[in-house]
Amino acid sequence: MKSELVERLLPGLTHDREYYEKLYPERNLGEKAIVTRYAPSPTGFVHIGNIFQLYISSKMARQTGGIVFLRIEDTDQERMVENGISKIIRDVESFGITFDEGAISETEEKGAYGPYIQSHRKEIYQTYAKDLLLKGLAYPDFTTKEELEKLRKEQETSKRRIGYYGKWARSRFLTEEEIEEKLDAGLPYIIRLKSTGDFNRKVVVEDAIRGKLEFPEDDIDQVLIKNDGLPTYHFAHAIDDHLMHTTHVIRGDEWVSSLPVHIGLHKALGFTPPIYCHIPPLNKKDGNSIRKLSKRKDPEMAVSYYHEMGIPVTAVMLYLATVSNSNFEEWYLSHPKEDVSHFEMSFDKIGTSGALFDMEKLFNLSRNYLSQISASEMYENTLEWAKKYNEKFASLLTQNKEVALQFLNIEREVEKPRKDYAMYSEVYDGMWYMFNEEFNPTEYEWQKITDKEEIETILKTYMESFFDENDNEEDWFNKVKDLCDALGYASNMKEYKQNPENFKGNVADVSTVLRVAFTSRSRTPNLYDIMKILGKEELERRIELVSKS
RNA sequence: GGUCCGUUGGUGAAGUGGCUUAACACGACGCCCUUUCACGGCGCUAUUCAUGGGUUCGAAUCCCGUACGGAUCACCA
Repeated sequence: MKSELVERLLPGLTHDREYYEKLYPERNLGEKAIVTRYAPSPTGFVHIGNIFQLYISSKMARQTGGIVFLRIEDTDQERMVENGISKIIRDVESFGITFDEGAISETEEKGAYGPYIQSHRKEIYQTYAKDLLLKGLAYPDFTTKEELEKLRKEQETSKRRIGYYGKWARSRFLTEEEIEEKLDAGLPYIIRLKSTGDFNRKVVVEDAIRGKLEFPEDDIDQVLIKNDGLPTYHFAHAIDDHLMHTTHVIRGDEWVSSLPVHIGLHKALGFTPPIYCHIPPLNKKDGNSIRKLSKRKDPEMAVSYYHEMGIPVTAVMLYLATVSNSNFEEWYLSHPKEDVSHFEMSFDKIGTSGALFDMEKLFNLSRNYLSQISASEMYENTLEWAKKYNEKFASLLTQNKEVALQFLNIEREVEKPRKDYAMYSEVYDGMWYMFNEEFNPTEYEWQKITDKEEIETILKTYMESFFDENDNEEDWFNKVKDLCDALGYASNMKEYKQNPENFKGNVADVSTVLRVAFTSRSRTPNLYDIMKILGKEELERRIELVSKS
């Protein structure tokens, strides 16, 4: 097409494509360095699937001495959300993921391959479109949406393949004179690729995760530049990832079917395509069927869900790691002390069929993780969570810091620590009875011994004759046994099992009475430690509360 | 409808022609240990890899068909 016409189609461009090719030279990185990106639309919504993808991306980049950058794909101006970019960055950072380059706020960015916001790259896309126009590899199309719809119906009724291709792509055959006439008439237009693809030929793509993929070539004249002058996703992707020297495009597998389009575009532009890595979706069981996790139906899809529940970020990342690389868990179990970042991830260990998002497994990982951190870390994290989501608990924690720390430390710094909590939101329920001002139970979880008089006898006898604040754990328990002997309960479990009829009950039953009296709960961490923290005065007060109940 | 992908237990999965009457982890269940719970220990949870056929001395692993599930077919990304 002659340049005057092209100039009318895409006016005001000051550079040619060589200018941009030189502006963004090859990156000076190691041979194996992976350069990849996170490229969301600024709808402001990051979900757990995005975090999953990003985890893989940043892991692979960091592991190879490469780069991950954030590119904002805002070519659809209608879907924009206010402060969308900041929201994305905030959510991503809340999972500990950072970028080497790209947008850092609504208006700022860092890195030498920008702009990283697609709407700021309009001229670049148009320059490449112009080049294609000049070479006769693209053309303007004045077809209206209504006409397109009509075409689709026609193809449907005649059972043809649907799409703007071959002889159906009527605007392909417009002469330059006709184009000028339409331009004179002020008709709106878009720019389309003049595809050289042939549906009967095959394109073969080697996906780093899925292996060899084969498709018919794409012969559809894809839209390059939309009516508003901005590029379509496909066109922008080809140019951006070429200019930004992306080596690996890591994205959700809903994109695999556009692979022929992207390959075709790269070919038309004379680019070498990047390596594509399509990751499987995170699924959920819904009744009997399995479907992709949905942000409308599934609360666990939202990033905020994890923060509100107080599921530690580390646990979520651990879970995503186990889902992404099937050999991660084995590695993790055999390297308990090692930094998780030392694990070497590989694309070929990423599964191809979508995994069910397993909350139970996540909780298990989380319980393990929380059992391994120190009491003070646990305290700080819980407090931080409570400040945001449970203010009353936060002030209790602050006012009773020592008690909370001691309580959280029970059976913690030992070889096999307790696994009481999977999330910070569970901590209140596990420790409220340690706060004297909170302890005024309306319900006691009595177990075998429920008779009020018997309970009071046990408690009074214990406090009067056996309790000594200064006892160590062994003496303490021996005295509980003495109490049993004194009241007709078996202090020795074996004897009890042999002749249960000789006793009113056993030492476990008696211990449970003490436990429930002091905490109202039948399940707590080690009773001796709890009593030690509570102190004699408070224990006596609690016995009185039992009498009053 | 076209195109493409996938299918190993309740779940995540290992497995790429013989070492697999299918590893490991989570969950469920049972037993043991035990002052409760937890932890821990032991056991159980797929005679079989969606299904039918074929290749082979031999198949979860290779080939073909079928079923089921998923993705995609926009001037959205």
